[in-house]
Amino acid sequence: MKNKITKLLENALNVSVQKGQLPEVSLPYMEVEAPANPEHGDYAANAALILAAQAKQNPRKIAQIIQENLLDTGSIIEKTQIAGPGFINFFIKDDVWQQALKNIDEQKEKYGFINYGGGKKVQVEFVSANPTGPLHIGHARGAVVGDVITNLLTTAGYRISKEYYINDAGNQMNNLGKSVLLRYRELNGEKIEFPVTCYRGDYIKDIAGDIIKKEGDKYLKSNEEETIRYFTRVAGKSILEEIKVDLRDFGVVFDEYFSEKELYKESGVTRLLDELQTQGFVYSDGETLWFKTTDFGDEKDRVVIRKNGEPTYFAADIAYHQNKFARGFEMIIDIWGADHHGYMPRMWAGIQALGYEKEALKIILVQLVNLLRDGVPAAMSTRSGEFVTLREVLDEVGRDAARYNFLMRRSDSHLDFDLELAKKQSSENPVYYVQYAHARICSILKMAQERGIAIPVYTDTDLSVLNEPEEKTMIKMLVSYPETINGAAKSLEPHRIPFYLNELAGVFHSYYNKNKVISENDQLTGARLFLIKTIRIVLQNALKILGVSAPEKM
RNA sequence: GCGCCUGUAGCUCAGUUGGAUAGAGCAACGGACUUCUAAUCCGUGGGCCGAGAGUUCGAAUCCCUCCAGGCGCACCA
Repeated sequence: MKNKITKLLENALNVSVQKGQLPEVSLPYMEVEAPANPEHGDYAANAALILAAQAKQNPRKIAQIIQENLLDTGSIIEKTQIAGPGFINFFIKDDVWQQALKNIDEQKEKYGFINYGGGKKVQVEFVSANPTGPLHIGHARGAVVGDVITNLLTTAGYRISKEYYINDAGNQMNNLGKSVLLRYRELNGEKIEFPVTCYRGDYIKDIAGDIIKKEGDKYLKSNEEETIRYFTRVAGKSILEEIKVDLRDFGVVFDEYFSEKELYKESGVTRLLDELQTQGFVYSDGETLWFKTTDFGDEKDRVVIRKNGEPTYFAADIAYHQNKFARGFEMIIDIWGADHHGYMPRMWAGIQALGYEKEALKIILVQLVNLLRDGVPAAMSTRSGEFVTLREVLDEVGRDAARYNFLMRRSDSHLDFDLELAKKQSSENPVYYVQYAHARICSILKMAQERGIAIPVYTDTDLSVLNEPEEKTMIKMLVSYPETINGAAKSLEPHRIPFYLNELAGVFHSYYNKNKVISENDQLTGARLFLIKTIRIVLQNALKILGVSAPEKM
């Protein structure tokens, strides 16, 4: 609908210029939006205001010229008016709205799918926690944001692949193996000192216990280095499996798991460094190898090969991103914890050195979750083993409520997650507000069926009887749903969907309390049943993007 | 010290990329179940949009300077 208005305006503008009523102007982009005040029409355009400076004319006069040259080819406009400093307000004909409702009913679960992405191949990498411990609540936020962004982009017409980068190389993993060995010795009766660098969670003991059950105490006497390597492998695998299960139960399923270790095995890192060398982006100071990230705006150069001859994490990460592009993705989205923000310039430097545009890599920062218990900050540390796991949140708060909680806020805003509060408020959580609206609609439709009232189809429903203000508001909201998808996808801001849903549910609840859907008036009943059917379609489609269920009964 | 993020109602946050009179939820107070589900609705109060200057027809939104909080500033990941 918005697009149609924009087209009309563009045409009118061209005509005005051709007629010589307006000087040659370039229009940056005009805005067509639904004004807050219904007196200002269904849509309002600020074109004349933007043009005023360029055309050096009174904005109201420009608006008048545009208005005179509007050619309503599709016959959708009831009337237009010029208001305020020079807004052009559009009033849409009723039957156009009715036609739009029919369209929703026909498209059903396809409604809201748009072609904004044009089938572009996009990869989204998220969570990517190293498998040294179970996922905790901090990872949960990134997981949901990533998952919903992929759903959103799929709806907006992109071809998406979801990927988890497994940081299974490096010191942290070595510490994991060491930690298991220490617990292994302890369980075999040795007295041990636990260093601060090691992981203390109970899951380490469980893994050590499993090894004893299967293989006994034979590793007490074997070569320590080899044992640590073996224990690292066993523990990493077991923890990763657990992570996958937790994620699946949280509604997050990846298309690919990409191992850092594999990257080394197939010498992807070496190849990358060679390539950078040939391009002249690296230099040696005799002991270490540096990458000239400052050539691309980073504040200092970065080490890629350490004094001890091993590549840095950064080196592997560039190789990984090169690999992503090599797989044919046109756009790459990384979702990181906000504490990694200082890492952005060097990552962009990396891909630019490889010849890719900076814009091809989008990085979304998700602020860390500040975990509270009854208002008191709770310590969060994988190493010390003091943390609230994703599993606990799932069990205590529930999947729908937990997901919705994370999705309601902009990803880059700080978030306090109070466990006790989340549990206590669970019945007043906004997610239930939306789900309840859905359940109510289902209940009405069921009632209609029980009373033998046919669920209406468009052809024999006269929608012109829908004249309540809430009815008009809801119809407009339903029609604007694809625009919400578009905006959220364009800006990569999933929180817009819950806000849209809350508003739609709000109008519906208010409407429900004022009006009966099923009444003596057959014609009105039919029209209203049709309307709530389309509301249900939009609620279902939007909740599906969020990965939140749409219950029929509550 | 340098960089990034945040500052909007008592609390938690939106604000359609510069638009018309700044919104919602919680909390407080007062009302609504003989009804298609009261996990709902209706009403009331609540604001120097952190502060100051600037840009223009128009600023919560953009520029600059401060203030406060968070996070970074590794040959860790």
